Amino acid sequence: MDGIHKPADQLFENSKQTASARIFNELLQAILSGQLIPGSKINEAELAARHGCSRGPLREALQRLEGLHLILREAHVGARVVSLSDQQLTELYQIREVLEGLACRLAAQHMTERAKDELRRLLDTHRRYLEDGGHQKYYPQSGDLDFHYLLIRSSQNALLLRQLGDELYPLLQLYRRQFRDSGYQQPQLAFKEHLHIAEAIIEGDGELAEILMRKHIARARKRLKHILTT
Amino acid sequence: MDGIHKPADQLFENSKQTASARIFNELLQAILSGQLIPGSKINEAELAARHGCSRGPLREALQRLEGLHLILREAHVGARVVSLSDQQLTELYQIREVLEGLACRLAAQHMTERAKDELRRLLDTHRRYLEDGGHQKYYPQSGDLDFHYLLIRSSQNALLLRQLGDELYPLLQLYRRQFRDSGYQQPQLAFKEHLHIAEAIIEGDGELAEILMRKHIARARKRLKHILTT
DNA sequence: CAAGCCAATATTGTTGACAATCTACTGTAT
DNA sequence: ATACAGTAGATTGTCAACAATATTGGCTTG
Repeated sequence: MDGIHKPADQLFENSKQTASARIFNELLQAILSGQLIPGSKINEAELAARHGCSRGPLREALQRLEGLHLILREAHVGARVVSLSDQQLTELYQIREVLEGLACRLAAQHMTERAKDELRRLLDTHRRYLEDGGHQKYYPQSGDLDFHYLLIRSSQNALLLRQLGDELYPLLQLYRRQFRDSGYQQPQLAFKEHLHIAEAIIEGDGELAEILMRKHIARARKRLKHILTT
Repeated sequence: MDGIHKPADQLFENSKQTASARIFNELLQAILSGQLIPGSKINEAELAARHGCSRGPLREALQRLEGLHLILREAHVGARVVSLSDQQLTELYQIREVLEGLACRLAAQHMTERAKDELRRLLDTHRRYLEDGGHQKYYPQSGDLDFHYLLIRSSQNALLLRQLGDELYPLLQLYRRQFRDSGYQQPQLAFKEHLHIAEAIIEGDGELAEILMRKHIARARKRLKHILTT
């Protein structure tokens, strides 16, 4: 019979996405990539035209972005991309500190052997990264995020994964771009801390893993604060 | 001249609210009050008619509710009120535990004398509540929330206030209704724990306050788990 | 010249109609 | 009787026009 096989691109979910969902993803990327700059005003008609849909779906996408605190809206006035203060960055790190600490504690309780192997491989990759190239500045941001992400996923707490991955991390990414924070400036030290955290988790010591992760993030926060105040 | 004086209800801000914002609040209340029952399907046309607006603003309100994880939507299928599992309730308490712990630590650092007085007065009110009426079941839910809310507000962390107050607490309220958890079953014990937490905060001992709050919530979680599994 | 009002314009909020998709029902063949 | 295909109905997604509100610029007045 005809019509059984679908076009190739319809095998991927993004082809059947609604306009609202598609434009949301496009705007999200635009914000996180810096294409839409913090503080700039958003014109609904113009944006809708640029993304090839009417204002209805665009407004639904804006509503979603507002829920993620990536834009601010005021009735009858309009929306603008958030522009974040030092204070808010500190607040974000404080929350991240306790939530990722929780993730570590839970990961230590729940991590499977398979996930532990994945963790070991990831750290080996990072180690080679630091040994091979002497260019320490290129400590992989995504790789680092992979470390944190792996632990969060291993926590077996779906709500926590959503809170951190879907809500806090995009904000963090935006902050980093806005403050031109390219990531770790002492990659060897960071890697060492990662090693200790991983060790605690693999041994199943959740309380230690939580403490270490909290100190790890608190240190990054203090470093950031120091940079911002000077 | 005629028409200067507006009807009384227009003196309040909700009169100038957009239809989208108004319907969002109405739906939020409907969900939290149990008027819209968990798992039930939402019909856009019907709901819009019932709340006196068209589907546009209604859909924006639904998008916002979805961001709070109070409803689930599927493209071309529709939205339904979330129905939550024991597992998710546990996850929620785990997150609440560390976030409110953080709130206590920060509150101990930042609380003003004025806020400390407010805290003392609140606890006095609770004490009288327990002493006067022998009906210990009536430990005020809102009053308890007031205790936690006061601490969260005192943390001076706006993002934390948003995460807990706007996102986690509505979910918690929904859970409580769904599982018919009417609140503390050992109000004297809870009050005693509140006293200790408050004492640590007033003394400025953030670390102790954090530990006590975490234990306080962890205890509630374990009690809940025990009830659910029996 | 500054401050404040007023109209013209631009932008956001809302609506009802139309298109796309899913759901439920009926009829048919095995 | 059951399983399946097809169709009619219901529901969601999208659009373009209209209403309500804010912003801009010019004008008047002190």
